Amino acid sequence: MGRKPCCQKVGLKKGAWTAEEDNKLKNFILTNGHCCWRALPKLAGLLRCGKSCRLRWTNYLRPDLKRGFLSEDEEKIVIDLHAKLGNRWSKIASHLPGRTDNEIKNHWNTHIKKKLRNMGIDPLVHNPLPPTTTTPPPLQEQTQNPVAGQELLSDSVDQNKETETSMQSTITEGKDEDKNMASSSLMEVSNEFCIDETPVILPHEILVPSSPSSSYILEDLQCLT
DNA sequence: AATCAGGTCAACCGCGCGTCC
DNA sequence: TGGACGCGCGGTTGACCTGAT
Repeated sequence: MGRKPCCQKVGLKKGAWTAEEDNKLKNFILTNGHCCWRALPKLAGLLRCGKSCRLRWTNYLRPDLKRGFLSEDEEKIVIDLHAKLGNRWSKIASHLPGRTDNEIKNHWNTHIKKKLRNMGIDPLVHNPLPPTTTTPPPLQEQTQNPVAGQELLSDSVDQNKETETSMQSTITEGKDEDKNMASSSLMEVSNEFCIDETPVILPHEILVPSSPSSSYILEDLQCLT
């Protein structure tokens, strides 16, 4: 059918934002709120499309944003939630106040994935990786079929029931996810979660008390039901 | 000091979903 | 009921940074 572009591409700026643009956007939203992203750039006097403004605001300018490394607790929450929710970065981000989906996605792709692999965990399905005597088969369709991996996990599921049931039992969302027991394997190996491999977080870098995990998770999981 | 490779992250793009008419 | 529209999401890109050679 041919979708209309989200904005008139002609005459609109792209690329990195300048400090001036940041100020305009920030000031406008702080004083007027963002009623309608599509109309906002014009009202704020910006040559950007609404989408770009929304992204800039949510990922960078929002006053409640935290910057810098994710703490170890935050990382654990991310890993745990990823095991349950998959690549739903916005959902995951909603459990980490001050963090954005983009930030978490980036952090996952650049840090956590690598860390999990080093720990012998497949970051896609949170299964233990097969012994790497040869190069792993190309993707093994794991991405496409997480359930296949889940079935392999039935043993470890039982081992972790006590830990898991409180959270897992509340998940009833969606076809695949409610069956997603991949997190069980995560739990199984997460006892070995190697602190040594995580960046050292200095006390002044920790901006939030480190115990939001379970309550947030439970809240959201209840929302999912 | 220069070059290269790999890593990081802000921003863009396209699609799907929900809402409205 | 179905098309148009706006928003949000996830994947991808590309510029910049940093460390190795």
